[in-house]
Amino acid sequence: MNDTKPSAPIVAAVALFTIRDKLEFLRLEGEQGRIPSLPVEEDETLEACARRALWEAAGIEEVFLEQLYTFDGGPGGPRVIVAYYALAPHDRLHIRRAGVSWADPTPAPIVVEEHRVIVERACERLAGKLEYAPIAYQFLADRFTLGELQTVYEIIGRQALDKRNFRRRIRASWDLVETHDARREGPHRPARLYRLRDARPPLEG
Amino acid sequence: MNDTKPSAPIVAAVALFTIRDKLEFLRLEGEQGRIPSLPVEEDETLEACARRALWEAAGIEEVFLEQLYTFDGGPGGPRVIVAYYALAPHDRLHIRRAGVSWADPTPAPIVVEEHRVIVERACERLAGKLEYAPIAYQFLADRFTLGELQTVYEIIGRQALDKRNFRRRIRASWDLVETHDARREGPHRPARLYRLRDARPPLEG
DNA sequence: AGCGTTCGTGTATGAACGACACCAAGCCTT
DNA sequence: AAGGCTTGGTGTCGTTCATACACGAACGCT
Repeated sequence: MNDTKPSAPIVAAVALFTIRDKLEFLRLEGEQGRIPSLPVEEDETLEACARRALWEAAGIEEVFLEQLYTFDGGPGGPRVIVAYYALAPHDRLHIRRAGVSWADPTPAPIVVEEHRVIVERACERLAGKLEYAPIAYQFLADRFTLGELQTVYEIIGRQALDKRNFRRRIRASWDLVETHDARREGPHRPARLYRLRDARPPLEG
Repeated sequence: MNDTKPSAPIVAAVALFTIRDKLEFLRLEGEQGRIPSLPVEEDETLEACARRALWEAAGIEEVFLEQLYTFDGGPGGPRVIVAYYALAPHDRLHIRRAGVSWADPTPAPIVVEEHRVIVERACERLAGKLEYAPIAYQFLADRFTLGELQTVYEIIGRQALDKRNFRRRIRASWDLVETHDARREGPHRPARLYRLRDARPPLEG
């Protein structure tokens, strides 16, 4: 499940992020803390291995996954670590294993050093790609309100945004379609639901 | 020199670019065409291996090097290919081996399929990072004229630029220092030489 | 009926961007 | 020496984009 045995030449590691209220990542409990990682099998792709790591560690499937960077393994570790990051809405994640939990990635994620750099780098990447890749939408359901979307932007970008400016900007740079129903939840006016049309696949890398 | 023997588990491959007049990359001649690549040795880092590949293929040292992406090797190939791209001014490259030459990366670089995607992806990455990372300066000497700089931007960005707007923009987004001498070359007014001050290292990845 | 909460909308000001033309400095030719 | 050719170097104006900012609407709760 978390086999970084010295002899494994290539391992894939995945930092899985979700938003519950803050940004959180999936952490394997233990005295040091790790993120899911597995040696790459003989006949599987790197991405398949990364997905398998998530599956075996937490029983999680169907997430957005993108390669992050490839690190030297260091002495006593694997030869190389191919790091991925994964994103998913929190309510679509059903953790089916024991020994995993959500943790705060900032300021210093509580995992072993070689995994810490992965988590930190993934956070930077998220913030960097937020404006030009459909990062934020990966944290939301298929249909979402503009309020939810703004919250995601604020959490990843680490700054509060003006509501009216946000909406103008977002409508200018993404192709959002306004559905005909709304979501009512709470003692206030219901919010219109939107969908992202042209989910141009983020050119990975 | 170009050992992608089936048994090698991890190889590093490097697409080296330079600008002579157009953008060009270093190609190993042969019936199919390849870029420099080598199996990673037991006790060397990925980056060291990438540099060694350039050295052994062409006797080239001291280039800007950045990781690009890690690919599955495919059947009959290595297990994974860790791809890098390298940049250098053309006049600082002294090719000391036979069987290598410069080739045009567009529209379809003449190399084997698995290396073609590396070259293409590197070109996209260059254009993408041009505005916010000191990519262009890697093609120039320590001191350069604004005309040279503009030419580099035009070649990588694949579009002509207005001279005055370019200068305004560049001076606003980079910290250029104006040296006191100029370069005269040709039947026209000499050009002032500049230097890039704050070469903030591009946060790799 | 009134309160509390989030939803939803437009305007006015300053900043950045794009289009655009001319003189300067050097070399070469006649 | 004069004129022509080539690249270097500079400023303005109009448009677009970003920022700051306030109030009524719709709903649930009491």
